[in-house]
Amino acid sequence: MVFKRTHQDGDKNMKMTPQRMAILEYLEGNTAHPSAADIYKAISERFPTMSFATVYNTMDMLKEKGMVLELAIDPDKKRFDPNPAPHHHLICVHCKKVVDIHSSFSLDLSENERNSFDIIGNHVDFYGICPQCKKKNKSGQQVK
Amino acid sequence: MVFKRTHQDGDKNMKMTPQRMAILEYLEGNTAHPSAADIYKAISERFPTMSFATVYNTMDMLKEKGMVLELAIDPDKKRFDPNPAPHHHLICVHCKKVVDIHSSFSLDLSENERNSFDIIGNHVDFYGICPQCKKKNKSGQQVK
DNA sequence: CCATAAATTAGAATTATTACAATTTAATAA
DNA sequence: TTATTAAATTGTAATAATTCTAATTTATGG
Ligand SMILES: [Mn+2]
Ligand SMILES: [Mn+2]
Ligand SMILES: [Zn+2]
Ligand SMILES: [Zn+2]
Repeated sequence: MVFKRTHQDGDKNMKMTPQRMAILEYLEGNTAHPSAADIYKAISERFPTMSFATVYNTMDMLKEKGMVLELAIDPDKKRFDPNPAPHHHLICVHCKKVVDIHSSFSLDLSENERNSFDIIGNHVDFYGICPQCKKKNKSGQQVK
Repeated sequence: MVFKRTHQDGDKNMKMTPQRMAILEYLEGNTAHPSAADIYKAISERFPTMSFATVYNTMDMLKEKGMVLELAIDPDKKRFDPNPAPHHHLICVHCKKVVDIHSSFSLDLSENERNSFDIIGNHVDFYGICPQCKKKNKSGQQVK
């Protein structure tokens, strides 16, 4: 998804501030699935006055607009996905790197397995060890 | 999995305390995927002296022994699965209820999609709305 | 420019979790 | 049984992520 930096119809009552522009720019095309702290760090470098609250406020707004997803991949902190289109993830169990998987799988539940839920969607997490962590492990390093 | 309440070879240096017995008993056959707070509340009713730290300590130990899994399903808090056998989950997006799905799916990644990771496993989350929340929504209630 | 609603900010508050150090206790063996 | 002792429990402090708040600043429209 390409973020717009100018006002559109749907964006009434949404001010375009330098902080937001910086966040949008940082997120655009970003496939690293950053945490709030990642975003804050990256942007406060060039924008030292920015507050953490602004990151959370902005991400909330983007969530509500459906422009980013909040991921529950890391039990310790929320991470964001600037790509709200349906896709799956490959996650390194050591360093928590998250890589997008764009294949689609046919995942159907039987009547019985649906447990009377209305099914909305699904998501596959693949777990593994990334090439970097493989190297580190070989050389005897400990990642967490 | 059935938890043992007596010492076995692998359980050397593991004391069987009343608190642990209460936690094991609470977890046995529990399919509700409780949080630490859920466990604490349930057990401190009958065991008012118990500390939150004991819940966390015990769950850490059970994780290390592979008897429970820590789930990253709820971004706000960790939840535990007393069933460490591979299975999938159906999650209500309103109330965060988690139901086990025991079917298996063939989920293979192409060489290219593997991104040079060593793949260890996978997990499918199905999202939906549970029957209780469907009812509540109809009657105009708001669930968060 | 002016008015003003919305956004930013610093910092306080809250929540979940982890760390710590003193006390208690389960398990072992005399 | 009793003594020993390593491990577990406990209350509390510390930390980390996130949310809340109230004062200040600012983007936007007229
Ligand atoms: Mn993604
Ligand atoms: Mn389960
Ligand atoms: Zn890695
Ligand atoms: Zn529900």
